[in-house]
Amino acid sequence: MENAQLIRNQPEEVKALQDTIYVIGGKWKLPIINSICNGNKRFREIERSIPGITTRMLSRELKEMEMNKLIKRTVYPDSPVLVEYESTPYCKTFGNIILAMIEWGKEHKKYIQEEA
Amino acid sequence: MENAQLIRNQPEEVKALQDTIYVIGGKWKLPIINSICNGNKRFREIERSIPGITTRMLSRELKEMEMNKLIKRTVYPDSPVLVEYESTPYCKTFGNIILAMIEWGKEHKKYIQEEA
DNA sequence: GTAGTTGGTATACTCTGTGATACTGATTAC
DNA sequence: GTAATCAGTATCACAGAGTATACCAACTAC
Repeated sequence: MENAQLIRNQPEEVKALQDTIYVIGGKWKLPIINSICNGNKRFREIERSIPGITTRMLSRELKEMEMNKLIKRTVYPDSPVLVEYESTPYCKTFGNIILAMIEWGKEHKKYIQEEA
Repeated sequence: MENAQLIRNQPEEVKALQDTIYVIGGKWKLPIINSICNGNKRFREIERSIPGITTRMLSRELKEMEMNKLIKRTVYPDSPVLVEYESTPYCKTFGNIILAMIEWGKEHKKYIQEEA
């Protein structure tokens, strides 16, 4: 019925793709991961590094990502309380995806500019 | 103020990332692109290849992606009308992202299974 | 004093992405 | 006849993603 020779293990790949989309879907998770991986540690620092995000969304996403072990939150309870976020090794496995997407975004910009 | 030596061109990268998310965001665009790039051409064929998608979502996404020149729609108006979708070269530039995400999804599955 | 920073929470609201279901007209297969 | 396939469209409905805005307590700087 199908051209079996063309087809890789499609169902498995589709599922893997959908799983990934489920974990990093939405507008903010990848930018947050990227920001933290780039060295931003403090809440306001991360916030400032991502244009358009609100404290509420950042707060929510950070919580969710902490639960999913993508990031680690550390509180230093010295006189002015200090909070730091770090990426876990697991989080860093998104590196390739993020790089590929940044690359695509840059190419896309060129493409749009050439068209106009 | 900042450790300039650590930082790449962050603002530009964040924007590129956000642009990409804007274009391929949502639950279905990447699975659809992947399906078409894997050789599926007909509406029902694509539909069957993506578990969980409804005709409505597929229809909407295909339209949007056609407008964005990511895919090409061809109608062969012979006795039973035939419609075929193809990926454009531009669409194929998502290849790396999709592969990276499939890879991540597979690793993620292992990771989950080891934990449990 | 006043203004600003930090790390958030609270409340209210919008909106759109997604889902569920049914249906169409043409055609083919039994 | 009946059922099925093809390529979709039409409605309705909803959760939850995302936005806007204000606010808090503790602290620093001027």
